[in-house]
Amino acid sequence: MLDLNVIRSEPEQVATGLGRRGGGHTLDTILKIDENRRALITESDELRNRRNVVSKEVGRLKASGGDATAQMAESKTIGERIKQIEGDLRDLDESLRQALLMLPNVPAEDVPDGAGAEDNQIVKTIGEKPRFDFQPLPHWDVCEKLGVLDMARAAKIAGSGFPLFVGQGARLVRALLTWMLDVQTGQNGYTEVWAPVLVNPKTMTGTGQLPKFEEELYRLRDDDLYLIPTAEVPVTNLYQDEILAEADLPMLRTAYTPCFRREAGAAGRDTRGMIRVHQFDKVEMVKFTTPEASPAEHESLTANAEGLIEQLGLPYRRVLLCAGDMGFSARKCFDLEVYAAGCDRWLEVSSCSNFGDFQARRANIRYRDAGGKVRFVHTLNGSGLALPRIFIAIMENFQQADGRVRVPEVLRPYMGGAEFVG
RNA sequence: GGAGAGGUGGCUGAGCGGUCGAAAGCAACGGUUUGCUAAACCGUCGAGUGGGUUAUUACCUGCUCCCAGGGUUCGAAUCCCUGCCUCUCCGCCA
Repeated sequence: MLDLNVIRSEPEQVATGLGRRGGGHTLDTILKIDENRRALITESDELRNRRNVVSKEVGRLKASGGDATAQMAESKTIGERIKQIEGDLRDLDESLRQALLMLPNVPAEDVPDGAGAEDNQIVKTIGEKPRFDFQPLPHWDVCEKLGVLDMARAAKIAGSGFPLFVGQGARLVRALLTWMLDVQTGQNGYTEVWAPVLVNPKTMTGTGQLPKFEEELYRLRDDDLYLIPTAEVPVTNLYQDEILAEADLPMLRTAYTPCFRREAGAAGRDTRGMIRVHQFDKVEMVKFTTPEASPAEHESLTANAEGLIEQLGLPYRRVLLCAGDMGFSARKCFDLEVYAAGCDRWLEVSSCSNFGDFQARRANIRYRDAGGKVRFVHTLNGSGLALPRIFIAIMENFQQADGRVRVPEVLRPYMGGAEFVG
């Protein structure tokens, strides 16, 4: 959510920033509602003030045995007018809130212009693409031969787009998740949390999934709950409506959760294999920082994710998203893409975002600074890392001529010492 | 799911329908004392929002907020209703 005061005081700058995203956002409605709203507030405040004065007079008169009939009548009349104005004000507040909730974040200044993925900037490319003396297979073939993935049976019990790992495949999933959590907590300073994967609408609104992206979410039929699309949602909202101490910042949290996405707008894309699925596993990093520290924390969070990819020995590149390609809540975002040799594609395995105070305003997460002033925190998050695609990259890049797949060394202790899958 | 109790400021915890944004204590912050630390003493100390002055920093003033939403009343933290959450007991259950 953007700061209404900023929208009011410098609407041109805000409009320009939003314009860089495309999509034609307008502030006119908001500014108009805001003006009406403030006029009504002034009026009702004056009425309330009068009523308070009159009511106190009633108390005084009654205490001294006087006649308060006239004052009681006036107060009652005022009360009725206040009730009318309050009704209007409630409507205005609600429409203002809804309008503000639909506005995306303003891109940071160092985010490049651009309309879509083609305008993103590749910041750096690390590692070499693997060389093969045979034709590398796509992961669906590698996995089928090894019997570690069973999409057909998953489709039978759930539907298309749900991976089912078997045997060494399931073990590799568990190894990756455990190893990543161990690195985040042991080397990178994050505190692990194990969170609910069903959350309420307020929580979904706090991080920006609602109200605009409801069709992307799975919702329960009989309860007012949604399945989370990412651990960002429960973990960021852990501190909604709280005032944190500056001494506790930055707060670093990491969590493994399954993630659930309807992929409503992506039907027909990436249908083969498990590049795009409805349920997947991910370790997420979340940070709460001061505004001053957030750019540096964004960099180190991204470096944390990169470190994991490097330790796995996978080639990857860092991409700075342009204004038109960024997610709704982000003000700056790096995507990390791993190269997968079998399908010869760069796969997004991490999205590291700085949200500024956008989510903090929605979720009302604040901190008290050294001077005692209450301010909104900055929130950040990034995957560290997202599973099916990392699994894919391992299967495709480390496949051998004999069909087996070499296990990255860091994972071997988690795989019972196995050097190969298969 | 059934029965009961309760939800007040960063925390603990008072609070007769008007004089309560709210006692007290703790914590925090500033100061005095002190070689340093501790202790003691003094002071400050919730948030949001409208308006005004000044406009970096702040100050003055109105209004709102004692879980949330309704209601009663001239007037609600205080009374009534509904919901949510927490705790205790019972039932069921991984």
